[in-house]
Amino acid sequence: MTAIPTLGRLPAADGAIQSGGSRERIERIYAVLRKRICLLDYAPGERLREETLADEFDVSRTPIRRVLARLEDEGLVRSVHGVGTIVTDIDIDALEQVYQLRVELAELIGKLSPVRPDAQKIAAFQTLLARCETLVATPDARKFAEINMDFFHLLNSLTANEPLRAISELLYYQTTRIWLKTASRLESYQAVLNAEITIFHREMADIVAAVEIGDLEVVGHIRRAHISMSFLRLRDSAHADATRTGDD
Amino acid sequence: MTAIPTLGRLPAADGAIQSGGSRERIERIYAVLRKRICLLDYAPGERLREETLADEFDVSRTPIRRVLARLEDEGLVRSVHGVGTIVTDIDIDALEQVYQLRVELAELIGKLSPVRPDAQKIAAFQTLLARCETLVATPDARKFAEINMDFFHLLNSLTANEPLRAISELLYYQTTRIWLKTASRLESYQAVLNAEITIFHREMADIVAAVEIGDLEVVGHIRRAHISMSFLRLRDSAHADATRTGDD
DNA sequence: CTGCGTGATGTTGTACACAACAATAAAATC
DNA sequence: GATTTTATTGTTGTGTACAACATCACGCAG
Repeated sequence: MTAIPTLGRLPAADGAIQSGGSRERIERIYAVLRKRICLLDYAPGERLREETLADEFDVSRTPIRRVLARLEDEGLVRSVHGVGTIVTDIDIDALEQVYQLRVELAELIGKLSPVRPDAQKIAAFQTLLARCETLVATPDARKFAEINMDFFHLLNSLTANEPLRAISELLYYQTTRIWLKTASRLESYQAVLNAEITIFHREMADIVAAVEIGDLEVVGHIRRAHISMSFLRLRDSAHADATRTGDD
Repeated sequence: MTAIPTLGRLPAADGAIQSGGSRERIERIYAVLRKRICLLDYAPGERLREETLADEFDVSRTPIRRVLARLEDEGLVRSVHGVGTIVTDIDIDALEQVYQLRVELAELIGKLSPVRPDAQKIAAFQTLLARCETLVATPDARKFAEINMDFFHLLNSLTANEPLRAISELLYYQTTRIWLKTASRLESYQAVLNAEITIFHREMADIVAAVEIGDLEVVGHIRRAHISMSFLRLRDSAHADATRTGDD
């Protein structure tokens, strides 16, 4: 079903997840599952069995259900009695509203309680930019998604407004899967991937430059523009592909 | 502890909550508990026993825990192992960031997918305005909070952007308790209540007028201004009161 | 009288058995 | 042979017993 090459074994599961209190454990399981969903390790429509997950993480169904309940409240899965817990399917049109909101929030990060980036943070941006440059050399969809995710978290840390951070994160995780899913269906998959990585690299360079001089408002403006354009490109290519293959 | 006069029996519990599927039942319990928290039926710091709630709603602890988990994720309660589920305490300073965000989102409701109000919706606004006028005549803190809540939901229905609605609601329920809590501690409780109701009535009249001519951008601007000013008034009176009684 | 340890009590977290429900396949009936 | 009915299997939702943990009271030594 998925054109994304995934490996048989999923990363970071029952290894060193035991330590810490019960809250930390649940938080870690939550983070792992959310990441898997967003990187399409779990494809939209896939059924997640609670007991399978319980076995993998070496707990009972109870804490797993706690995690799945949160993922359901956040719109990433949907549990159906007697059937299973299904990873929600998504399409670009349904996510348009989320994108519109993300565009606005991106600008707010530079306005509401911006934190002046210190040397360490700037270094983190530069490191990420370097990773992105190796990505341009050897394009890979999954690596692209991962760098994109790290980049988001780094940007999100530029505001001290906690609720804004939380909400931006929520919306990010609702939308980020759509790129991998849509792109993987395209005929011109490799070409689109290369083009998108190039554009992303340019955006990142621009933003890192703005971060270096400490102008977070500019960062907000750049991000706003890029999120908006990224959505439009995605929608266009998705619709073009849909009409080519015979609509719906 | 609370200066708000509450009655012995809490409304809307085990009566007609049985009907519907399991999801609807959980949703209803959630709504009831959330409302109780926001109207200070459960005061900040109060301990909610899972088994007590389970008895009241005539279910086991399991679905109650499902609801409490969501309330915890939304920041209204916090479960502590071996202690209890405690209604989160709040103070005006901690909520400043939430208010800043709400101010921005209020404006977005008029911008993102605004829905032209039909006759029925306008009528709902006018009905609410009438309720507010009776409130001016006979001030009552709890009724004020309830009308405020209804007003919020009505305003929130003016955008078709679902994620924006959900997030606005989330932030609203995080902040709305602070007014009742702060006001109830004030020396000049009655005077502040009367003044606040008068201001609220004026805001409502302005907004209803803007709704009637269908200008949702203006609605957004008015709300933005009022949320902002309301917060400032609250913070000032809270701090003035704190210094008067000896800081802390 | 104070400080510390220890047991009793109460509450949430976990695990597990079972009920409710959905889907599929098999079988019976027309 | 097609269709309806029924049985079987698989999954989530619920209830409940028990474990883990925190708190408080009580006793006891200093």
